[in-house]
Amino acid sequence: MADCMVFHTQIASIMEVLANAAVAEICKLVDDDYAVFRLEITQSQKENRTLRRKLLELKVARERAERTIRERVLASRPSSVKILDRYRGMTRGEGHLTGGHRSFVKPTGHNTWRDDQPITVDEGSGTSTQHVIVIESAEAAGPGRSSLVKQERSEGEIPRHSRDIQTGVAAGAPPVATDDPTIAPAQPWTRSSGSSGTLNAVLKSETDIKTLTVTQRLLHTGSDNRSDPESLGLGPLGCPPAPGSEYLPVFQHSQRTVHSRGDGDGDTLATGGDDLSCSYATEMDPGNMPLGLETQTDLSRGDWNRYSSSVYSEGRLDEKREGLVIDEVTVKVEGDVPPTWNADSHLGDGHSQGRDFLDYRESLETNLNVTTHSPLHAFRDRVRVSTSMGPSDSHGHFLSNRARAQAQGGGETSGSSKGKQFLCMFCNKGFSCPQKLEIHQRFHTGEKPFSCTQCHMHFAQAGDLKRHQRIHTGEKPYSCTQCEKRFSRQDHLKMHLKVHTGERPFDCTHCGKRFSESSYLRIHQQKNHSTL
DNA sequence: CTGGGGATGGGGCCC
DNA sequence: TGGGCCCCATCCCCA
Repeated sequence: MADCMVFHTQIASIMEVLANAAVAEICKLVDDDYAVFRLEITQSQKENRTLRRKLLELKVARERAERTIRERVLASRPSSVKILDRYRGMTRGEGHLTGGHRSFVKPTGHNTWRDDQPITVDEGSGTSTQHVIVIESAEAAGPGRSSLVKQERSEGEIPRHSRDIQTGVAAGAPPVATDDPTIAPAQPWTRSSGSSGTLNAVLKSETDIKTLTVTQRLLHTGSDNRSDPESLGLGPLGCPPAPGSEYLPVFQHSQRTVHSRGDGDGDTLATGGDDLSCSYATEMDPGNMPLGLETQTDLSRGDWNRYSSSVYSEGRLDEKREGLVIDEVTVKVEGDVPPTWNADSHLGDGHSQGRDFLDYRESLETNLNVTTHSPLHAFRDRVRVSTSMGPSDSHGHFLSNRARAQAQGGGETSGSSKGKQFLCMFCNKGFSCPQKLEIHQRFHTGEKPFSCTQCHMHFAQAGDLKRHQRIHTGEKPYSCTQCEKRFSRQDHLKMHLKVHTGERPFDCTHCGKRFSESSYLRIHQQKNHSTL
């Protein structure tokens, strides 16, 4: 018995020793792996920094090359383009620009930029001077005309042309195109609005065009994700990003800045400041959305216009500048697909919608007089024509009276009442909350994030989808008390009740005939009194 | 047979 | 979210 106890004790001690040895071994392995991992991370960060430096060098070299090309082309440049170089008034406290090249449209109504102010922004290794060049054609140079603003930036040096502009140009000054070698000829970079009749010269460098192309491609491929109200990057307020493709990354960067837990040390993994995927993974997580709430006090307090201004002109941008395009991709790809999302069908429909939207955006870029001369009609017609096959498309009745009035500027007066601080950037109609604005703007953008799972229909509003799904379910909750007829919609029941009541409230003013529906009256008048 | 009108059903949009 | 209105398309009836 005693031998047995001793034996057990020895076994226990041996087991303990073995266990300790195993634990020590495991700990050693973990420590080793951790050290290796840390080493790899450090190396990766170093490589990352090296690549960024190379990228910056390439950018600078590219700008220099562009500048050289412009100077050469400018020598033979026609003098019909009026150039106004305006410096964007932005102090350091207002923010920093992000990205190597970014072009965007600044609505004329948001022109709060100041002239004669060079912008020097500290960006870590060096300084960069940003300047804004407003190119207007001579025909479109009048007040209130739209103009496309190109923002240029060169890093690591103050460009020569910047100094030139600084000394020679003020707002509204006469054309100085011939003096400025940096201004490219209007021809290669000009897009004019074909439909609006307003000739707006648009200056875009090749880099800008590439940026725009990438962004447009992202809108094409990612517009569906973008249209998802949850993954739109709407933020906790549901406030939509500016539908302008070029502005999206700006807004997102702004958000990302806030979500960064660190102080902006982009190379530190722990801060997440420069770790785009980490940052966006957090950002796109609905559970973490309240983080954004803290950060969007501007939006919660102000209206869309103010927000837009902050994006367009105040430059509330991220300091981090590398990997902008990657950033966009990250956002759009990682967005959660909504439950009702029908990816394949959206790839078709949403794509065309995105195209229409882009067309519209392009039109908007070159004709910003949307308030008084909205291209909405054309846009809406394109959308409807693309989806509707009815012969009545030729009638031009796509817009309801209300919508038509809003599209033609009525929305400004009817909608932007007191308390409606969120203004539609397309028709200037005001809304009391960003969610309503978001829904409304789908009318302009053609976004239809709500998809029917049983057919390929898409809807801009959840209620429309729900109403539509009664077609599939056969649900008819509204029954006529007179004839037991059942309807899926209450308004149809209401219409049906006129059969029993004989109510015909719509009279033809020409022949006195009465109709139960306004549309009957309208059709009647079209058929019988069309010459009147 | 044809065209006008009624009835119904569906989508768009706003409140 | 639901109600309500508008518009349109389609089918049917009837003169």
